[in-house]
Amino acid sequence: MKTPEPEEERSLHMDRASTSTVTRLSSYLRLLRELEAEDLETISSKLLAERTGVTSAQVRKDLSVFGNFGRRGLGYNVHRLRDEIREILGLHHTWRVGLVGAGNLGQALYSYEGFGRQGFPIEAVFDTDPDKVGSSWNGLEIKHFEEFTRVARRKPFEIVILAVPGEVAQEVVDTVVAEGTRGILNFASAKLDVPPGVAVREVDLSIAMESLSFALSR
Amino acid sequence: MKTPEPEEERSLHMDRASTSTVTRLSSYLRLLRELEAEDLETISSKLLAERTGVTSAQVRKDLSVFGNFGRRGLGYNVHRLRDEIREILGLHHTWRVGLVGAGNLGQALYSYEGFGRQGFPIEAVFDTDPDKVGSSWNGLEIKHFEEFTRVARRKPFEIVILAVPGEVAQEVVDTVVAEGTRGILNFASAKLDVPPGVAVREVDLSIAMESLSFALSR
DNA sequence: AGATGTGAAAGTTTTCACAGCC
DNA sequence: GGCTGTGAAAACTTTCACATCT
Repeated sequence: MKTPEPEEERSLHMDRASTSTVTRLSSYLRLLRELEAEDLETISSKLLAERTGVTSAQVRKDLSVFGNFGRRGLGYNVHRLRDEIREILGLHHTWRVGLVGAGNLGQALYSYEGFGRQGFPIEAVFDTDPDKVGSSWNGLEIKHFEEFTRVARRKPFEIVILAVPGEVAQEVVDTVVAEGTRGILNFASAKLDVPPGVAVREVDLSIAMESLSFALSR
Repeated sequence: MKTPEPEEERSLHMDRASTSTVTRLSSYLRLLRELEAEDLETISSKLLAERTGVTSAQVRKDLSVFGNFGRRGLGYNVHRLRDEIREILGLHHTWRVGLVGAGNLGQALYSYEGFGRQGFPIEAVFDTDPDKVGSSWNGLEIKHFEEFTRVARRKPFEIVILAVPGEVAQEVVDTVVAEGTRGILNFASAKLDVPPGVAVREVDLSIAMESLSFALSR
């Protein structure tokens, strides 16, 4: 007979976290950072909800998946909750991020400072275009994608940002997954096959525009 | 006594279209374009499903929201289905698109050719930074955002791509909505309030990265 | 009184499974 | 035999409403 360990309990909870819940945690976190900058001590689910555009029950359900962070009658402690969500999202860990694809979009993503500011600095850039390979962005040399394996073997890229044409996306994915990448942010317009345990998030600008077009057509 | 008009019937159907359905329609469309280039005549929901990563029942349900496009025993005609989906998504219409924000991300989005290729060419760029206003990208002069109203009054921007800092996002939205914009592609990390009838699609890169971080932490 | 945490209800989306047409 | 279109079932997500704690 085995007493359930805390870890097991927690994983049980984790399974209840849907993608939507995780997305909302990110937006709660953003708000909490603002509130902390304003030196606010506590916040209610009601206010959290209003400021992020959801219902208060939703906020409470989302948080209750991971623990009991609030105090009845009082609300949530801003600092504590910020910390808990950072922990849940794995933001204490620093992830090693590589960018594959140094075209217009890749360059844009690289020069966009958001990734670094949010704790995901791009540590290496790869491409296959001989005109690009060897040149530098901000002192970071663009490497040939053939070198990915060598570089990753020294220290794997846990996350790869994929900004290559759709036709070569799968090929790149197979290589990076073989070298230990377990998270892919996919800007390519292509369905990716990945083994279990590898997470893919799609950022598809044409789908977003077409969805707007649909809404505007009604 | 009134006979229901075709338009009414169709709107009834349309209401059943969730965001997920519309998103999937976009990915079916992408595949259909490829198949058409390969001169394939018909396709089954089964194959459509396999190649886009969903189930065949899902494909059939999604399409059945808008009509009966298939033939039992045969499948769907590739050309016809492509055309129907284009029509459903409003892609025969050309939308006038403006970009607000000429920072790193804005520049990236502008130089990314995807928008133009997919039928959403950016027709004007606005910013408030005096260092940027007046300079040109590809022969297109960056205008001061104060001019937005004047330019839009001549011909409204139906869609605005928002690539400004979160702090000013709401202010920009209020202005563009007042000038007739009904679709917003939001890259700013901020919750936007818009009146009913205005569609917003979020592209939030930090949320996407945090969601990967969460997945990798398990 | 004020606000959380949570079962139960309601709503939504996906899958099943099969009648009906080719 | 093959494949669509679709009600019904299952799965999932959100909202309600209230017991419980401060």
